[in-house]
Amino acid sequence: MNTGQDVQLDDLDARLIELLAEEPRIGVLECSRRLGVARGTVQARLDKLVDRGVIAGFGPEISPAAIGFGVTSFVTLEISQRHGHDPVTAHLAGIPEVLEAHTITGSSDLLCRIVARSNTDLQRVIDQIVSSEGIRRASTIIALAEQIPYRTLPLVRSAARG
Amino acid sequence: MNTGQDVQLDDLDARLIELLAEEPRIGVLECSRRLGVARGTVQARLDKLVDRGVIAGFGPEISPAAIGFGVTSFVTLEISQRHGHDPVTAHLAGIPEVLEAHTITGSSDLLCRIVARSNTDLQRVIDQIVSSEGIRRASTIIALAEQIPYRTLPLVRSAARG
DNA sequence: TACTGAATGCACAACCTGACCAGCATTTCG
DNA sequence: CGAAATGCTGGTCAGGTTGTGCATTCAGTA
Repeated sequence: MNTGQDVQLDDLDARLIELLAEEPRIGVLECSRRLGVARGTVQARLDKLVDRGVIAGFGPEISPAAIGFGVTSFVTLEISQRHGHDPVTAHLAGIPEVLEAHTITGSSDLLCRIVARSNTDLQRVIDQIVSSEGIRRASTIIALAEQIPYRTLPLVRSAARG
Repeated sequence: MNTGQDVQLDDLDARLIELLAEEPRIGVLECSRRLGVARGTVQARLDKLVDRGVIAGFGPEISPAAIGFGVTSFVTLEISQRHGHDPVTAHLAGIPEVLEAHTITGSSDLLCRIVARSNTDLQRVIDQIVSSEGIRRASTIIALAEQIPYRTLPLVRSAARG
């Protein structure tokens, strides 16, 4: 994958991404028909988007809620400076319910998104998280409802316009 | 899509999801070869997973960083109770840089993930966010590094084992 | 025992993919 | 200005894949 800063999306790129986002199962040929361009063009554009890293992949999007993990929560962690982030990150990586983790600015050091089967189950997961040596303090926030589900299309559109 | 609580994943489901996550471009036929089962079986399982909502889709995953939005930040918002969430959510939905938003427990009301082209650009986005009537206060946290990128495979594996 | 759901193996036509190619317009640059 | 590079078009080709239907087997269950 090219890591260069070739960050220009044009209108066709944006429409292609949109089309794929809306109907992922359609192939290159169908895309070319819908977009009104030659198949080779779609193929070339797609290859380039993947190559530039704009499209990171086409993996299946799993819904944690659908497999029983209906509770989402954000946990901020304070790390004992003595040991650094790495052991804590490794510990977190070993917990399946930790879906992502970022180091952050502010009074805490790490922000992670975790899921659980229920509020009771959430306690179990948090206990597991704080069982790491390096964690001094954890602060839990529960996500009540998803007002805006994760999306990138509007961003793509605005990037293509600019 | 079936919304029932048919949340049982067996080993084959998990291996299928894993396989698709690792090599998304392979087809049903190739999956059946790799998993050592009949093609119809893979097809049926896949259909069921999609139907149950376990697999939400196969859309292209866009990397905001690759299209120039290299700064990620989490913003918590306090909402003026008088107006409620809805106008604020609508306002946020109109800002492309807002990738997701959740209502949350705790002293704030909304947590959203936003991206920007730079720290300077982040200011512009935040200004845009707080320009809404209903927002009383915004608190911004910048994500410095992604320690654990968003993932669901470990969860799938653990769900299948349990 | 009979029924049901699930997996298998097989076959078919229709379709799509990746790989080519020549032609043409636009842009870049010596 | 002319040459080279680039990108899009429209076409061909062989081979693989998909969607579908069907008969069969097997395990669990009423």
